[in-house]
Order: sequence, then C-alpha cells, then structure tokens
Amino acid sequence: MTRRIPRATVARLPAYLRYLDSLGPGRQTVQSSDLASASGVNAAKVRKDLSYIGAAGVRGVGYDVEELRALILRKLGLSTDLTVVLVGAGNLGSALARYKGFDNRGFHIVSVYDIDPKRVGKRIAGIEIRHLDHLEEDLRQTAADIGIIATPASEAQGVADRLTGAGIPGILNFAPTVINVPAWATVRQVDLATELQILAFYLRTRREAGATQARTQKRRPG
Amino acid sequence: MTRRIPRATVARLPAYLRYLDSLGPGRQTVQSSDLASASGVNAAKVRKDLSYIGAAGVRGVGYDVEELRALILRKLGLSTDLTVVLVGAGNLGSALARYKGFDNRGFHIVSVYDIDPKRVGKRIAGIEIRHLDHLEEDLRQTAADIGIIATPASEAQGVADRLTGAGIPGILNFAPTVINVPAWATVRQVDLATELQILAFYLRTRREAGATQARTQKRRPG
DNA sequence: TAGATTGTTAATCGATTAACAATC
DNA sequence: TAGATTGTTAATCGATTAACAATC
Repeated sequence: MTRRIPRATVARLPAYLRYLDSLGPGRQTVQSSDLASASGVNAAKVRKDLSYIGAAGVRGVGYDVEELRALILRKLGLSTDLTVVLVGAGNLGSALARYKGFDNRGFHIVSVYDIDPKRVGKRIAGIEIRHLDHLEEDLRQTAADIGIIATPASEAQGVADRLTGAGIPGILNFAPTVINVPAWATVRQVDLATELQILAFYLRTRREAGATQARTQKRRPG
Repeated sequence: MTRRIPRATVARLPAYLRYLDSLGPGRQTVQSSDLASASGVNAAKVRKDLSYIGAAGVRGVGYDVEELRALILRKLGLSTDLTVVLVGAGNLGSALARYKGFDNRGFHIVSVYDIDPKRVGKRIAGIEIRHLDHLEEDLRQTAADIGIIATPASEAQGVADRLTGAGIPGILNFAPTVINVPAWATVRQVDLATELQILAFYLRTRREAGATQARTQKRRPG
C-alpha cells in the first residue's frame, strides 16, 4: 500500500535531486540539513518529504547519496527517458528546443511543429520543424509522453485539444492562458510574465515596509 | 491598516488580471464564477481573494471590470512600469529579451549583459548586449527594479551578488540552482526542467492508477 | 559509550470550501 | 418583490515546524 505523496513534496523533489547531482562522486552521504539549505527549506520538512517517498536514512549518519538519487528518480517517474513534442517554433519555442537542461535530464524533444510556412522545413537543434498538420499521423507512428505548448495564447487551447486527442497525457503550457484538458491528462502552466508580476507585488510590499520603517525610525528621539 | 495578502492569493491575482484583459470593451461587470472558471479555482476562493485586496463587488451584480482591473494592477505594484536588466544572452536569455509578453505588461528590459566576446556588442530586440563589467556603472546611472538571470547555473550566484550589490531589489532566476540574496531583496525561481519533472510524477501516478483500474475492471465478471 | 542525526509526534499555521445571510 | 450574487463564517483540509525519543 503506497502512501500518497503530498503535492508540496512532489514540487520539492526535483530540487533535492538537483542538489544530489551537484555533489562530487566522493560524497557518500548527505544530511537532511544539507538538502534543506540547498533547497531553501527546513530540515524537518526534508526528512518528512523523504519519509513520504520511503527513503531509508541512517540515524547519526544521513542518507546514502546514490540510493536517494535513484529513489527520487524512480518516484518522479524518471527511471526511463520521456519523449516530448514541442508545438510553436517562435521565440520561446526555439529557445526551448535548444535548451540543454531538458535533454540532460532525460526529456528528449523528438519533434517540433509550427504552422508558419517560413519556419516549416527549417531545423532547430538538429530537429526539422514540421507542419502542425502532421501531428496526428506522427503521433500514431511514435507516441510521446509530453507536449510543450509555446504558441500564442489564442492557439493554445486548440493545440492542447489536438495533443490530448492524439493521446498525449502530459502538457506543459507556456502560452499565457489557462487551458482545459480531459481528466485523464495533466497540465502544468508556466507563465513568464506572471512570475514578474508576482515579483512586482513583493517589491512594492518591501518598498512600503521599508518606507514605514524609515518613518518609524525618524520618529524616534535622536 | 492594510491586511496582509496571503501568498496564494498574490499568485492568483495575475490570472484574474489576464482574464479581465481578455474581455472585450463592451463587458461592464464580471462575476466571481467567471473569474473562477477562467483561472481554474473555486468561486468562493475568488471572492475571498478579492475581499483581501479590498475589491467592492455589488451583490446580485458582480464586480466592475475596469475598477477591478485597476485595483489588481495597483495591488500588484504595476501602476507604473518597471525596468528590468537581463544577464545572459544565450539561448534562453535571447528569447526572454525578445519576449513580447514582458513589454506588453509593463516590464521594460533596458539592458542585456553577457561575458562572451562573441555576443557582446551585438543587438537583441534593439538592445545592445553589453559586457557584464559595465553592470555596476550602468546601474549607478539608471537604477533598475528587477534583474533576470539567464546564465549557466555556475554563474548564477555571482551574478545575483552583483545585482543585489548594485541595489536591485528583485531577481527572477532561470538558472537551475537556488540562489541566496540579502533579506531586503526578493528572488523568484523558474526552473524549466523542474516543471517537466513534476509533470513526469503525475504522469507516472496517473499511469499506475489507470493500470490498477484496468486490472480491477478485468476482475469483474463479464 | 558519546555524539550525531533520523523519524515521527503533536501543535500550529495557512489555505480551501460549502453554505448562507445580506443586500443589490 | 423575486432573482442573483456578494461577503463572510465556520468547518475542514493540508502543510509546516519544533521538539525529542529512537538509534546508528
């Protein structure tokens, strides 16, 4: 009987993995406190997270680096590489196609689609850009695990429908719009401008807190 | 006395804003249920979020679109445009420099830096790429609100130190590593490969749930 | 054994949601 | 007035954290 892994824990596992990957080959064990400071959380939380995935630490010693790494990879579903198709070969799409960080971590972009005749037929990172019309037949030949959407917002839902229609269960959406998919599929949304907007909120808050503090300090008798 | 706005609420405000922006000029009011379905949350949550920022809805009618839009912009600290410097003019950095979604939403990239002599002096989106050595003197001339880091992971902490050292209060980090900044500054991290890894987890979980279901169904008497 | 660190409990905190009175 | 929708309460759920017994 497998216990359910909390969402928040899942979201932190990649950070732990990244830290483990950054360690030299000489390192045998890690402590929860190391993982904590490397990923910006509390050591108790790290231990709790690791207990959710069933990691076996040794009291007084820590966790075995290789064992923990393999366990996280397995739990994340990364024991085997995943195939990815990318739709949208514009600005962002091209950068994603060339991004080394995907391939390094076992995500292989197998094809790139666009509808712009000026782009179709060209190559990015060695992959020929195909017309979106070929999507369904290509996927019948070779299924894919994940579709990345890097189109304008106006096209995103239509592309998502075609991706899920062709059986792709996972979508990473970079278009700045919420998309709906069937219940059996999963979407994650990355909105670059949203990130800046959230940052802007905290800048404003800090600025005002700072101003308040300055006023408060001024009021103090010198 | 301003009430503190919860983190989760802040993270949703940009989605509400995006929906309001998508409405035609004819639309006078919106209901919490509209905002809810457009941003994938519950209508009660929308109303709670909006009450945190002090929105004045009208019972039986809804919220005034323009008033709400202006309020969210103000609360997010977007009443005035913000200036951004970008460090790293590689693959991803170049795409970010050209990304229309930033400028559209009031984030103006004013300069781009790199250390590669093959890139320095060239232009992206009309902005000349300058050598990183000029960062501090440039920022003394014209301060900036936000620094975007799009360098390799190995350089990210050093760049963050220089950005905060030059007084930049907000950092959006695309390098796949956690960076530390002084307490008065704010960082947000966007890790593209991490997003795929989290997606992979849910794909695996769904796949296994589906397999279990299939087995269970098989066991049923036909 | 002494020191270190895990694994887990229990308390706390924060976010979500249903439900409905208030009121346009 | 009747219908619609907000604003808020109260219950619930999930995540975080301190603290410490267990144990290598």
